Amino acid sequence: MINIPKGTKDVLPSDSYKWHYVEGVARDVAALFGFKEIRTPTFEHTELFLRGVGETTDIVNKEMYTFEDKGGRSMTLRPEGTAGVARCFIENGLQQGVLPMKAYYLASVFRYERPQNGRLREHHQFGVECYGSDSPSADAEVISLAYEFLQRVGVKGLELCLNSIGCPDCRAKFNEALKAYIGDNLDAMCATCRERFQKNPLRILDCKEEGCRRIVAGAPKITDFLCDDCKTHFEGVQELLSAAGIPFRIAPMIVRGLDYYTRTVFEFTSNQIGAQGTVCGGGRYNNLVEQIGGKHMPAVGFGLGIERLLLVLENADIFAADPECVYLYIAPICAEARPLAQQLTNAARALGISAETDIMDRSVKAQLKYADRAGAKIVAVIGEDELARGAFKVKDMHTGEERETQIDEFLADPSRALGL
RNA sequence: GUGGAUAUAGCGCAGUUGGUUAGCGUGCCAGGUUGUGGCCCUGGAGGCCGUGGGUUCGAGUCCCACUAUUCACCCCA
Repeated sequence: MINIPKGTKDVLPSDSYKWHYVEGVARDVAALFGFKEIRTPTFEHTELFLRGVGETTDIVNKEMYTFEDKGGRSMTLRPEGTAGVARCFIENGLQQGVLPMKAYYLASVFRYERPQNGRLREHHQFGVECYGSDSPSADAEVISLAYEFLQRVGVKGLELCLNSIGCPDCRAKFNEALKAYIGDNLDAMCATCRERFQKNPLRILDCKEEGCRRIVAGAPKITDFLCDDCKTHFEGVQELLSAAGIPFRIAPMIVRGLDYYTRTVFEFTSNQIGAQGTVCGGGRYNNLVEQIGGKHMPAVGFGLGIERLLLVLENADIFAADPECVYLYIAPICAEARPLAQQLTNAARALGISAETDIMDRSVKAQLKYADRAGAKIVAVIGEDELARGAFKVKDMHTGEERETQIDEFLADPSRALGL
C-alpha cells in the first residue's frame, strides 16, 4: 500500500464542487475588479526565493522543497506566489506596459512543514498582485477585493487586522528604539528572539513565547515611528477602508514572516478553525521587484489559503448539496432498450442537459437507487412497454410525480419534451 | 525541530482482570416487491486488529522499538 504523501490532501469527486464554488467566486470577483489571471511555473530557480522572500525567513531557511535538476541547476517548488509573479513581471517587461498591472492566480504552493489542522505541505492560494501604484488607493483596492470575495463566498466572523511596518528608513529608527527598549532584558528572551535582535528586530514583536511577550508588552509601536510619508500613507489606507465600510482593527503586533513587505500589512483571521487562524495575509512590497533585479516598482497584494477558507465554510455549514449532480438518468431495463436509452441520453447531452444511463447492467431497482445516490433530478425507465408504446414516463425524483413523454418528441427536442 | 494523543472493515467506532470462529453503526452488493429510489426487513461481501520483536499454554488486549496519523508549539495561507 502506497499512501498519500504527508501534508497533502486528495479532493474527492464528491467534494470537488466546493473547490469549484470557491474558485468560481474568486475568478468572478477578480474580474469585477479588473484583475486578470496570471500563470507562472510551479518551480523556479532557488535563487529567486532566496532574494525575493528573504534569507532570514523560516520559509527559505527550512521549509523549501529544493532539488537539483538533471542539468545541475538548483530548483525550488514555489513556497509562495508573489516572487514568481514579480519575476514574470520583470522578465516580460511589464513595467513598460499598461500600469497598474493587476493579476490574480489560483495555484498550489509548497512548504516542508509539520502538518496540523489548517497547515499542509501543499496548499492552494488565491493570490492577487497589483503593480505600479504607491497610492493608498491600491492598498485599499486590494483589501476591498479580498473583503468582497470573502463576503460573496459567505464567510462570517473574519476579522481584518491592519498594520504598517513602514519603509526601510522608519523601520531602521524603530528597530533602534526597540533594541534600546529591550536592552538588558535580551538575556531573558528566547534563542530565536536573540537572533532576531541582530537580524530583524521587528520580528521579535511576533514572538509567542510567554516571557518574550511580557518583555515586549510595553514596547514602542512601529506606528509611532513612521516617517511622514509612511504615516500619511497608512492614514490614507484607513480612511479609504472606512469610507468603503470595511471594518478593521489596528494590530501593531502583526509584522508577517516574509521580508519583502513594506508599509501596509494585513490579515483576515478566523477563530473557528484551530490554531492556524490566518485565512488571508498580504500587504505592500515596494522593494521586491528591485530586490530581484528589476527597477523600483511599488506593488501590493495578498495570498488567501483555499484549504483554510474551506475549513471556515464547512464549519459554517454553507454547503447544502452538490449542485454538479447529473440532471437526467435513463434506466434501460431490458437488453432491447439499451440502444434507445443510449440514443436518448446522447440526445439530451447534445443539448447540454447532463444525462447518464446504466453501464453496470443492473436491475431497475438498483438503477433507481443509483440515480437517487447520484443526485439525478429526473429519471426515465425504458423497457418493453415503452418500446411498444413509443413513449415513457419521466419521474421527478424529488416530488415523485411522473409525466408522459413521447420518444419521438424527446429525440427531436429533449429540452422541450422535458418541459425545460 | 519540540511536546502530547491515537492506530481494529471504505468511513465512524466498541472490544471486560489476557481465553478459543473479532463485533456494532454506516456505506457497498443482492433479495423481500420476477418494471421503480428514499423508509422498513433479510442475507452477503469486506479485517494479517499499523509493522517488527518480547512476555505467556494463549495477545486486538500487557511490555519495547519502529512507522504512520493527528493536535499543539514554532511558522504561515
